[in-house]
Amino acid sequence: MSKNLVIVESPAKAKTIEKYLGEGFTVRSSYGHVRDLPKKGLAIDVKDNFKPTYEVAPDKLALIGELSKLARQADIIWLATDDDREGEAISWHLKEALGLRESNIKRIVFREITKTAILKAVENPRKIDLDLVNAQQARRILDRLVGFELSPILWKKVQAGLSAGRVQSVAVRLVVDREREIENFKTTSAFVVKALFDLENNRVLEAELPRKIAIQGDAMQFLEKCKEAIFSIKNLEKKPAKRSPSPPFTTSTLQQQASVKLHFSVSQTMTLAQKLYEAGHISYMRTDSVNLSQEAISGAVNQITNEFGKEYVQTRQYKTKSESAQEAHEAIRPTNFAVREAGGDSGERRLYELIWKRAIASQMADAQLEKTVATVDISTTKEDLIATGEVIKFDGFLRVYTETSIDEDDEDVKGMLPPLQIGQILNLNNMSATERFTRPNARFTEATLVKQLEEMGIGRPSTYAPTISTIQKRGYILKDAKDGKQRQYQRLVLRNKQIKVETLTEIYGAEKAKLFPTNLAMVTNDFLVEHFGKIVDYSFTAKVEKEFDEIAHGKMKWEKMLQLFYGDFHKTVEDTVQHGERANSARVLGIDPKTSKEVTVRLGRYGALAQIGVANEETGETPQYANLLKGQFLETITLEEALDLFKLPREVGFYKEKPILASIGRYGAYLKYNEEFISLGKEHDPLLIDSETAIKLLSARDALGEFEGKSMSAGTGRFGAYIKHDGKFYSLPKGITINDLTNSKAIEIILAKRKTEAEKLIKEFSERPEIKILKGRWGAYIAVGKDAFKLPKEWKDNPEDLTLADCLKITGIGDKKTEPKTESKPTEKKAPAKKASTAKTAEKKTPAKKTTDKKKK
DNA sequence: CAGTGAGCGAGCTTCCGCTTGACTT
Repeated sequence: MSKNLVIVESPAKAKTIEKYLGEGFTVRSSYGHVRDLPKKGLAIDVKDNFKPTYEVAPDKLALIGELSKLARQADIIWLATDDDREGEAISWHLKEALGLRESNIKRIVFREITKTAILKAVENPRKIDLDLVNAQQARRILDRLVGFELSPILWKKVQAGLSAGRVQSVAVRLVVDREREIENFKTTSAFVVKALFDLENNRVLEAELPRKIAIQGDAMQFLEKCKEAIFSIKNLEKKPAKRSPSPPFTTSTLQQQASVKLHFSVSQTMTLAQKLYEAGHISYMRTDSVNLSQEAISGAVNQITNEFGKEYVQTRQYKTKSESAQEAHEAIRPTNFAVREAGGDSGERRLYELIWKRAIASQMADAQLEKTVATVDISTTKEDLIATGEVIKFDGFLRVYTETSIDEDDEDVKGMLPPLQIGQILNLNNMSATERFTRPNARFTEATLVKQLEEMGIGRPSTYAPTISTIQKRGYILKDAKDGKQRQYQRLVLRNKQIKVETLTEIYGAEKAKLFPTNLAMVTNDFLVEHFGKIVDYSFTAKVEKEFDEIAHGKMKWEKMLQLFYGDFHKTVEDTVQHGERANSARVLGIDPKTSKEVTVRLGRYGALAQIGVANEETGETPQYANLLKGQFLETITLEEALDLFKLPREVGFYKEKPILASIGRYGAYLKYNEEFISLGKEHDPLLIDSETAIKLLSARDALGEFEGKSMSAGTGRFGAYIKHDGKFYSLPKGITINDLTNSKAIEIILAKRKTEAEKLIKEFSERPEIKILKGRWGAYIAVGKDAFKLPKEWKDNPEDLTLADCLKITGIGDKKTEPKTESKPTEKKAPAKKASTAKTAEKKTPAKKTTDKKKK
């Protein structure tokens, strides 16, 4: 029998494929790229036709050693890396790094991990496509040149340690541009007219004027006209409509829906998906394809038929809309549609459910709707009111999945209209004209930024999450919340033939988990736009991608492409280094009336600052500094706002003969008393808070007294009100404020939290009955079957704080160990059988602390 | 967590795209 070595990119894939190929085939994984440009230095000889110097990364040396040993023993080496540009390059690098001969390598590709696809691939081997490899090299080299020539300019002209690149700089630019768009947005308002009619049996009909009225006077006039009007149903129209499901998930749509439905960050989503993938529950999670394999589709059909019935089946083949998609994989889907629940923890389980629903829905019938439009005649005007309703006649895919819009403009859900007849006279309850305001585009969330990047063809499924982290890590972007502001609006109400004008207030513009640019981002972005407009242009990637495609199709030489790009680019780099001014962020705001000195703002080493006066060696004068607050921008801060910053820290008053200071730190406003910090939360302004309120806050803390020999304190932190005891934080339950706290109430809260935490642990541990925490002569240890594992120092005396995750880490038994030969089904069966033993484990777990206490006695 | 903000001027920082790592007692 001949010996075959197959190399794929991912170890999880290797396992599955080995099963399909059977004897004579050894399947190994390259774990992604095996060779690359070295981490440090340019490693590109620009003068010698951009000749790159590649190296095997230090942590890949052992792998390459093992693979070449296996390659020597094999007759044929099958290079089965992904069917895209990067995959082709990985095959080529493998060939080079392993020193393989052309004669015994075969390049095979498949876009789905199914037995048929793999076997078919093996029957149709080809050679490595060097044009495609060259396209990848051009991509790699261009990115290195851009990144490693631009970043050092930023170190010189803006700030050390910064970075720039084809992808990240555009991501930052999007956020900066959006912020300015919001800042410059001119809000306008108009009046929306709605009428509410009373019908029989306590039913109501709501109808709306199809146009908005710009001016309040006109709105008033309209209502005046309606005072004496007779309202009647002029027309009724019923129209069938349908709604179709979305395609199954790609990486970016998964990130978007997990963000809006489950509130996961993009990196959280990817970590959880990775776990599901490694456990064999879902197909590959880094993909830009919406395609499903035939086998997957028939799996879905079976499941839909069994669970919902034949009439719910409607298979579809989706096509990608994105030009940049390379579609080397399937869409994200469950590996087995019959498995309704999967995943180790609640996050994984919820993500799996989402993936299952979306994939299954994609093969389900359209929902059939009936839309009703009722036209309401107003006898005194030529205009009509419109009432619309919607009834679901057949739910179809809506039975399992409804897409949530990731934009905030949540359209109101339409219900059914009450029974109506043409000519029916309606009885007006009231008609209102309410002032509504236009809104600027919302700030990006992580997920909407990914969506935007994908639409522009910038970045790849494997880089969306890392890019989002990079721009935050570099200090360009902050993920933050913003409080809403209050504003007043007018409302005219016609009721009982009388019109009343009301002035109401609303909160608007509150945001959560949104991306805000920092001052650093604005300064850096403006610098890049000024000097390297072409590179940070939104269409730059699309432009170079076209050229990479030409290289891939053999229509252009990669060296030529780089030559054309680099000549121009490098000249600009040199020019900027020599003649470009340092990025100057300073702005003069005016004169401080107190000192008559100039007030300026600029970007300092640690962020944006305001400054009064300048350093003067002769007079020995030093300027005063103050940080700008979160959300204050160099380009928009006013003199008054800047001067306010210098009023802090400020002495608010005295408590027990010691001063209370109020100020603002990186994380918000706080009181400082006796070297201790008390967060003020959102309801108190450090500039305004009075002595009485501050003392009240302090004495509320004192009043808590002690518990278990340690004092308790309370405060309001970033995440709400809390009790602090023995270094731990306990958040207050809803409805209880700091002022309600007494000693016994606080103890009650602490005990309640301990109890729920213990219960959580018991639940976790009950799923792994083989893991127990026991007390030995020398302290606690973890027992797994007959094996014992020592605990690190910090746990030895309080093993009750150990979580299951800690145990798995310490013992090294990951989830992998439980499934060596089993498939997904047996694990499900096991669960109920375990229950008998769980109670005991649970008991052992909670009283662990008490056992220690007894022993001590 | 809660402040800092110059300067000796060494030696350092950085890209995008593939993939999963895991030092102890």
